[in-house]
Amino acid sequence: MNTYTDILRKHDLRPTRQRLALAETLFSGEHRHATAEQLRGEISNKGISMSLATIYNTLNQFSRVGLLREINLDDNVTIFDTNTEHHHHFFDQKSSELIDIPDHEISITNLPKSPDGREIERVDVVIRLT
Amino acid sequence: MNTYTDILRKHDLRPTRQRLALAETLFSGEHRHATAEQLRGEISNKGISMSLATIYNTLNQFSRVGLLREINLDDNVTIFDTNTEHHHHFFDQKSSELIDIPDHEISITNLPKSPDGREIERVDVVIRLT
DNA sequence: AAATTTATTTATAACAATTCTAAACTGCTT
DNA sequence: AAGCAGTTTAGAATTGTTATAAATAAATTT
Repeated sequence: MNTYTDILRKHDLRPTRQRLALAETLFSGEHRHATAEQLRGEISNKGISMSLATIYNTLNQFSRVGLLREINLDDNVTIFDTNTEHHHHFFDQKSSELIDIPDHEISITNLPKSPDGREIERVDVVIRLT
Repeated sequence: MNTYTDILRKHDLRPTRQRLALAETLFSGEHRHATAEQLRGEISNKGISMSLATIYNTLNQFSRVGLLREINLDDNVTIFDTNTEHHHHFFDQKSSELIDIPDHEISITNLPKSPDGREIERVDVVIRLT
């Protein structure tokens, strides 16, 4: 039943009211993209009090343990993505909307050799829409 | 001779000392990537005085007229790229170094259809190095 | 279940990158 | 040279995010 508690415990994070609220907000539906400010609004609407500092702390912790992935695009605002699998994005530059593209829907051929034989961690594709 | 003056005039920008200094700093060598702060340092080293506000103003103007392209990556810092042709990047996450990859060195197959038939402006690939 | 330890949260300050503002200045046109 | 529009400037303001240090809550020990 208490799934989020388990998930948090698994990552050595105490299941506090705040962390549970954020986990519930982020993970109870479909995959989603959100900024710290957006999440603050949603959580506050639920009647739960959670300071912005804690939201940032928690988002960073979630990212660190692999529950979230951070994305930075034009706005110099960090977007947190609940989809941590390797995938790509459409980015609507008008609305700033992000849409996931599963990894297998794009194939890149002719990947150039990385300089100095440095190791490739991953390849990110952003398709910009007008 | 006075090439930068001409380029600026062509874009309805008066060739002021400051704009010429920045143009010269950015465009006299190979293509390059730089932040506002980096450019401030370089220009100040040349003995030219130019306020940070003007550097930002000018970089934004240059971007607007297509002399520069803006890039945002992990650091929430804007990087200005003198290469405005369509191309991609290696990004060394340790050093924050950016390396250009010419467009033709990467081919993407199976580009997914864009949602609602929205128009694709461009496709950006970032290869992240560890 | 109280006491103690340790982790977490909070408000607030600090910080960094960038933009805004209104006054001073410069370059162009006459 | 004078006047005007465009540009630069210092400094304040804004925005997103992180640091601090005290207060609180959760886990552990008794």
